[in-house]
Amino acid sequence: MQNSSRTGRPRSAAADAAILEATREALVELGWSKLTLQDVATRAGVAKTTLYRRWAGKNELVVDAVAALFDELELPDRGSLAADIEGVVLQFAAILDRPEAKSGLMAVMTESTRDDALRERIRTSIVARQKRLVLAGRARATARGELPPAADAGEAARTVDLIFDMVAGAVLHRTLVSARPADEEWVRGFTRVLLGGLTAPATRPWPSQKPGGSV
Amino acid sequence: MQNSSRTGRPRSAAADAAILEATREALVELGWSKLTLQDVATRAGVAKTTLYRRWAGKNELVVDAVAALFDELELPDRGSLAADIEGVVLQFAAILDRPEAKSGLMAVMTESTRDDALRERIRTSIVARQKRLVLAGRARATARGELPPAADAGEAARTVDLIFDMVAGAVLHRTLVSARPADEEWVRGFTRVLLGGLTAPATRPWPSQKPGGSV
Amino acid sequence: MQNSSRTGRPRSAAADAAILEATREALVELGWSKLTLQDVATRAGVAKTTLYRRWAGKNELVVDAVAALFDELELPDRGSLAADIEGVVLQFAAILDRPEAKSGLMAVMTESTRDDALRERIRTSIVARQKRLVLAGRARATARGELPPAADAGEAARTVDLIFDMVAGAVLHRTLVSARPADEEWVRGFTRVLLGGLTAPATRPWPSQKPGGSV
Amino acid sequence: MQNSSRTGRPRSAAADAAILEATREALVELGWSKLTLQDVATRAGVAKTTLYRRWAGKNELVVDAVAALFDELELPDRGSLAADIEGVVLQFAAILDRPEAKSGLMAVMTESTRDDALRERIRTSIVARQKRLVLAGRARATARGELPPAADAGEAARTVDLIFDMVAGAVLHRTLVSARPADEEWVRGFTRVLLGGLTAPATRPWPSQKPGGSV
DNA sequence: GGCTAAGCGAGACGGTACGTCAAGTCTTGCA
DNA sequence: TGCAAGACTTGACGTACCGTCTCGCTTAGCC
Repeated sequence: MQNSSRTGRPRSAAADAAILEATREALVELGWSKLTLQDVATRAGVAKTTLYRRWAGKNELVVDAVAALFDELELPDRGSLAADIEGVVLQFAAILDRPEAKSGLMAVMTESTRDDALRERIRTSIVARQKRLVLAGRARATARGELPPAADAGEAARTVDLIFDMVAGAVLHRTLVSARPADEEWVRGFTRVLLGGLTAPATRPWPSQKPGGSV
Repeated sequence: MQNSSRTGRPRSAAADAAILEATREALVELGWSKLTLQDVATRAGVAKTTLYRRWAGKNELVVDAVAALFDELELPDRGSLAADIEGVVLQFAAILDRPEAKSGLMAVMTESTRDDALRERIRTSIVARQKRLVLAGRARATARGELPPAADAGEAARTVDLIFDMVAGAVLHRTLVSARPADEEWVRGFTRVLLGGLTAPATRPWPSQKPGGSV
Repeated sequence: MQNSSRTGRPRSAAADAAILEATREALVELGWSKLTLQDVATRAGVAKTTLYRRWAGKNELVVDAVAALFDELELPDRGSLAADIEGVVLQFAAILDRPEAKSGLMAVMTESTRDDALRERIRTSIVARQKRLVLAGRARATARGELPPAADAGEAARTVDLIFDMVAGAVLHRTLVSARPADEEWVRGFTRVLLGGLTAPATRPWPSQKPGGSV
Repeated sequence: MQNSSRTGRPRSAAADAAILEATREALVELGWSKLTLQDVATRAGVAKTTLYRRWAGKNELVVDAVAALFDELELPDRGSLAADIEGVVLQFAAILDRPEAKSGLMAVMTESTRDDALRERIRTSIVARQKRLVLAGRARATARGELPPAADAGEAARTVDLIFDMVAGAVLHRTLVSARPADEEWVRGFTRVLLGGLTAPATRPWPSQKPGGSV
């Protein structure tokens, strides 16, 4: 990545930022399918060639443009696991409510169903980076005694994945499919179910022993 | 709908079926973005104009083509709420695992972020029709005594919506974003959490007593 | 043509006239290239099928529609050959000045460059029928003593053809290419040259004596 | 015309020639109405878009393609006005006998009946450029004493226009409408009439005095 | 401080798909 | 059986965007 030859004119650093910003702007105004690279280039005051020199195409560009949106997610300590979850879910819902996130994220996810490289790029650029939130929340709750310590690493990883699927999936579905706001009331209900499920004694997920499948 | 004029040559009924089938076939082979209406028309043995006479465009066509896939979802009585949920979630996951469902559903959902008519079409053609499963499962579980009767109609509707968002969302995310199989193990874990949350006494969603109702 | 079987519903006679009139009307408004058979059918209050049952296509229809325009050409006796020619040339120019004649006639002539059947149809329907004017004018002038009698039939035919080419060609070119009016002044000048050439003693066309017959 | 911006990739000069040549070739093989721009593009080894970037449509393209054909007309000194006229008329007839000239020229003339811009383009690209021949022939004949000097500029212009209409019109009509060859015999007859008319003493065109309309 | 390699804006280029339109044929039901 | 209505196949239209390419110009870094 850093091997770019030393000679020649260096790439304009400002261009990158302008392009990503222009991409988000175009996503808001036009949506994914009407967004054209020429339009993005014009908005950014840049030639189309410059764009292609840095990204392979529309998909890659939009992944990068959208990824930045999720970096602002934070997990301040709100005193309880329930409050922490509610807080981050609301933040997540707020981001997903922005048109550029909706259009852009869904579109690249769609394309990724036929493009493994793109899916990997999404997972590393967006999804994996946000798992930190789940991990941080879990650690904090464990320290508080709200959750038992993980029995082993495998179970911990599976639980994190499950939680991530449930949180992100429910908010995505609520916002994009049901097209209704993931507002405070909905988030509170969701959190109760999620947290209730995670802490219900008899139904703790994946007990190491699976005696009779009595579940 | 029934107002089609009496005169003139009637539309070929066979063409509709052939077109929808060809659309699914093309989705499997090409995915959304590479699918062209000319290709669909050729596969269906039909002229492109016939396609445009019946659907406004790619989006509408794919919605209809994909909607049929979900009609095969059923909710056989497996004896317990947990087993019922696991069964239907697995069915849902199996459908979503098909390439035509993945590409097609995600794509029209993406477009629907900028097109209210399309979103409505999706909701009525696909989503609403499957809520019957949640309602049937709830009724059956209530009859079994596994769930308390709904306190009132509003709460019931909200709970149905929440469950639908959680179930469909989690499977979608697992399948499309995490790109890992929603297999039996995952489904079992998911069901435990969901069911635990729904039945956990202290965290029953939206308890009817809420003194200030300020939420 | 007259062999239509006795059984079944007879063809509407009124339809033919309505269709031809509608064709001329459409030619005026739209010109050749924008004229559609569906539009003609609609104007005539007739179904497209009816049209195709009677004409093979646009070309044939327009030939028939335009041919009628030229039937109104007449050659009243104006007292002298020059006056007769001027009169008929002005009439011809007047017809060619109508949009339907311009567009229609030129277009079918264009098509006829690649379609021998169409060219023949034009020649018999339009051109040959108007040669009567040249013949009548020649006979009248010969009777008046303005022109010498034809030496033989071959020469007469050649002269008629030449005059027809010169008259029709000059008016066509003036009207369609030069796009300037073939008005009285122009017609007078043209007639002088034509008539002067035809009667000039030393340059009488095709003098019968031509020793070597090398032509 | 010379304002083409300095930036950007310059247009391929070779493409223009290839396209015009391909257009003439396609005209020969297919005629006007069957000629498609895609076919021309393919023959020229060029994309359809390149065609549309340079010409507004079929009409404009064919005007340019056909115009070049007429540039080869010349007026070598053959010793007498009659011989000069015969020579150039034969040349003109030879060009018009080519299928691409027939189809192309007629077609654009047809379209020009409804399109003033196109007619103007034809007049400037084709017609006006060939009037040089009439002017040169007239000058040469005047120098030889075969024609009297023009009385005034207005009369000269009118005479040139008239001669052009007569020559071009007669050849056009002979070739395209009568569909018979404008061969040497026909040309000699035509030239005799034309020249006889132009030089006949009593019928010199447009004498300044118009006493009694006795013509 | 000039050389040089790369970046850059502009825009032409070969492609591909779009959505529309007209030509000409075929299939209904009514008269 | 003629006819109006209109669905059908076919194929060209003109447009838009893709991703590549060729220009001439700019700009930084190294010699």
